[in-house]
Amino acid sequence: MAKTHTKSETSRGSRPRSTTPAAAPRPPRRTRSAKTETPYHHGALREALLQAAERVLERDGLAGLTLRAVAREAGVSHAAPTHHFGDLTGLLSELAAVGFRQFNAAMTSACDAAATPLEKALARPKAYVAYAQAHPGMYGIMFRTERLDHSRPSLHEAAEASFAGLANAIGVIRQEQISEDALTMNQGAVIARAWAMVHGFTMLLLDGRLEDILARLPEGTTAEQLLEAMLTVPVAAKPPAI
Amino acid sequence: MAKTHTKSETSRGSRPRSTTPAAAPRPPRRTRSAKTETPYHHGALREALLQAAERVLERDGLAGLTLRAVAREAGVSHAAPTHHFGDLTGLLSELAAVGFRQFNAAMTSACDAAATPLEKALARPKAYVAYAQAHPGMYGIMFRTERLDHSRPSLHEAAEASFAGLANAIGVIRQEQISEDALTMNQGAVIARAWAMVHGFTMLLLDGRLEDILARLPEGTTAEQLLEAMLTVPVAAKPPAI
DNA sequence: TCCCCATCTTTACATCGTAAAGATCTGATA
DNA sequence: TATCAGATCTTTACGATGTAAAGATGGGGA
Repeated sequence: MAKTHTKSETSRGSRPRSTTPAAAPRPPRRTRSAKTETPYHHGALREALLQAAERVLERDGLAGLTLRAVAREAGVSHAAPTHHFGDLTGLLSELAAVGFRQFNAAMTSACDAAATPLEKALARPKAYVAYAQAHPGMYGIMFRTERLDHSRPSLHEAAEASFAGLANAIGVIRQEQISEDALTMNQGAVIARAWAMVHGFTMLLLDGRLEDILARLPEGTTAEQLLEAMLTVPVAAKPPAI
Repeated sequence: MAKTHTKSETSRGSRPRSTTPAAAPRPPRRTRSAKTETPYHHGALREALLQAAERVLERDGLAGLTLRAVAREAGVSHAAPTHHFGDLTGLLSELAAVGFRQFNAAMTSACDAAATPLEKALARPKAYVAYAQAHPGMYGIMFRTERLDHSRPSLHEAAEASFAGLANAIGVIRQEQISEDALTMNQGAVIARAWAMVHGFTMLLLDGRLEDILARLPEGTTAEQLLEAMLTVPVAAKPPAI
């Protein structure tokens, strides 16, 4: 699927530094008469670039996700993305917005599919972790990158929706209305705890830092089982909720 | 303090591409007779580079922490670090090890200073977050970088000590012995929860993602207060520990 | 029909990581 | 003590990246 990148860019005109200019006859490239050639105007380059970025991210990871790699994957010049996203921060931010939308959709549908209250309470964090495991690169873009511009409307909106979904889920579980503009200390603490717990678990899991714990647990314990235990095991009797 | 970097590197020999070679007479630079000049052999370059890296990190953040910047800060050629650390991953890994040692020391001394059991239980997570807030760059190196080589003994050891300290603290709180090589599901869940909670809280805090919550809490609530509430507030009555 | 401007390409440049070769010093050995 | 192998540091070089600026192209309104 469009894996024909790397075809040029590096081999074509990488170093025309000291060649005599106008030396190569250079065929009248891309005459519109040759219909098979891509037209000069892509038409939907922005979306194509975002999809290309997603492919590059899945294939080569965060380190491989560069502006030029995305342009190659999309089959355009390396400077084309600039016009649509400004700079790398712009591209990453828009890609993160895409990720947040996927992320929110996954959690919403998981919650909808749950039946019992217990399932419903666990469905969201499970879907959270499952998404991150299925799309570690995307999760990295969303939560690990420092080059994000949260003032971009699309990103701000999608990330906000994610938080709203969390707060709402907490409200449902606690069977109370959670106001939009004011929280009690108790509510804030519970929301922060839920988010921090699941986010922290996910980061540690993706970084392989839970391997130690998993290896010491009963044979064959999965990360999901550990997550569920973490969420359901009661806190110790005496001391605080640690 | 050694802020005289950027003095050359870019202006000196950046583009000698097509200049006639051996054009500049080039004075016999660095004769050993001039005692004030730094000797050819630095003597303790490795440690100097690590300290320089720490300064660069605090000054310019994670994005500014490059091999060449560290070399400039230390006043050596840009390729000097290679000999001591191999590559960027090596430098980052050793720096992360330094960070883990600082980190562990901060938590240990905070625990030692605590008196009551409640204080003791809260001292560790508070010191955890406090360190991250005081040294966000270092915390980023330790937990946010993907270019870390955990097989390096110094890093592995320091990170291991951090985990051992956590497990030990949990054992003290629960007043039970935590085995080195086997965990019950309950123990694993509690340890994972503690770590995930504090780590997740820290990441969200450093990323500014708790601003929303903090702004909605009673006027003037600090992150530390939210952390304490998060750790001490009881879980909801009916559903699981969310 | 013509021209403005959005879109895309070319070209250029500073910076980065890394490799390889040269320069310099240290310390062990004879 | 003289020497020399190896450790340490510098120079030089190269490919890759992000970004700026100028040129090419074509769509759509005047």
